[in-house]
Amino acid sequence: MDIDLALIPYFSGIDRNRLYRIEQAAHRHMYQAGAVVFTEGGDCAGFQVVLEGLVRIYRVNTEGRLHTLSLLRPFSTFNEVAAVDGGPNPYNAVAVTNAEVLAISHPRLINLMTTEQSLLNNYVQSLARVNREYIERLEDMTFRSIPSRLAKLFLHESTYADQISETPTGLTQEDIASILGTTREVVGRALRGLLNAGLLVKKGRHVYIADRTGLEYLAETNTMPERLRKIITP
Amino acid sequence: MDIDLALIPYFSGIDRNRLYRIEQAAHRHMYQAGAVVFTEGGDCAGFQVVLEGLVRIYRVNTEGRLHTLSLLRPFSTFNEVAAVDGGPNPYNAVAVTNAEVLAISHPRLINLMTTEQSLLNNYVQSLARVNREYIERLEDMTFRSIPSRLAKLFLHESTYADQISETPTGLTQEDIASILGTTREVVGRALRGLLNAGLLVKKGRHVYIADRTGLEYLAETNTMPERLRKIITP
DNA sequence: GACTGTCTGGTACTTTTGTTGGATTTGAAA
DNA sequence: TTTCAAATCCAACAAAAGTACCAGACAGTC
Repeated sequence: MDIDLALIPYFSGIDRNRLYRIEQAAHRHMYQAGAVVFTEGGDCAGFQVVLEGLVRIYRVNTEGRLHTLSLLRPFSTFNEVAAVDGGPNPYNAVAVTNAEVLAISHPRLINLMTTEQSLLNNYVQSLARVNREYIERLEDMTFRSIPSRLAKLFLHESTYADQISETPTGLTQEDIASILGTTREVVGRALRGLLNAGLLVKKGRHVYIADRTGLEYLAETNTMPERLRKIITP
Repeated sequence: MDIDLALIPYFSGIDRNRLYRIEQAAHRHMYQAGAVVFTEGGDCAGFQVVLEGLVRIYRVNTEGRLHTLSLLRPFSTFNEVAAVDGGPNPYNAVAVTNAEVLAISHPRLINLMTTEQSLLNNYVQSLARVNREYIERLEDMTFRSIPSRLAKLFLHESTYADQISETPTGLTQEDIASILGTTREVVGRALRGLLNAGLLVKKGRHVYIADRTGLEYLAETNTMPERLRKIITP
């Protein structure tokens, strides 16, 4: 698969010749569905870019529960932190589907940065963005209830269609649970709650947004809209 | 108060002349105890360094509960993210005690970075470190129980003395609660639990670590050491 | 069409966390 | 010392989340 590195924020504003040099420094890897890309605490795997397929990054706690930090689609980057400081990888990464991933080792990345000012500049900006996202996630985990996090997930995943848009892209309740940092049953309950309250509707196997405003209210305030209070399942 | 900027990781490896230039670009501010340094969502306040006193950075949820992201002592930096991308401040900052704070505006920081390669390099590394910390905090919030987080806080705050070391630096239960992202009463309970289990001891107004190994076990596994299981207060 | 594994729906129960309110302790100020 | 506000202790209760378990639904395969 042929891609244009310039589409990736880290490499924007870099001219063709130099981009070519960067591509030379990178390695491409194919992973079978389920294959491990790298593991938390393992030797620095360098800077990574998803070219094709889906990659899950996650952490595991001592009891074996998963927390999926993100599900990465093509052109998403990951492991930016270890790539730049050379330390151990901060999380696990596995291919969910068959996937192609581009990798630039820590030393090569550092080398490229010293000669390519734009790369360094882009990197600072991108790290800052990632940082903001983590602050946001942190607050979600400390302040938001599960139904509220679920509402936020639906809003985030859905396109901005009219009344009714599509469900989190084929995610199972198990997947959702690991994204929200909880268990399958709890997600099931929360889902039922939102359905009963009329914020979501179910058509066959899929769930759609029925009341965007209501979901937004729930996502922001952590409480059900007044008018629906009574309907919630306990 | 006179300080040596070179002691701050962001400014390490920069020679005297250039450090002087940086100091010229900075402004110093004095804050009374309780004064607001900047607010979440407000216009970018730039790069900040605590020179003297204690600064709290925190976020507030819709119900008014606080989450203290950190309590910063002299030579800690904050707002690195907004400083570099020029966006709104990601959290609130207030002076806990009278404090002196050094600030470099976003445009000036960017300007310094373009001329001073080391500063840019340091910045990338520092952002990466901050990033790792946030990932860690995120996992603490998703996976760890309150007693476990409390144990971790004690271990973190305490010096590595022999048997018994000092308590979180004069923090009230209210303070601890806002650091752990919970309420005062819950902290009180957890504290009582650790005291009853013999992991902590109380001498007068202060609480000391009595059983470092036990605390570490609790902090890591999220469960009380077997031998102490029965003693926990419900 | 039967079998299998995955996913979902739902119930009942436990544990943890959050909430409320009142009784005590404490340290600093008057 | 007295007084006051802040900090703490404690118990009882409410709500949320986690756990266990099992019955169906469904898709794919043999």
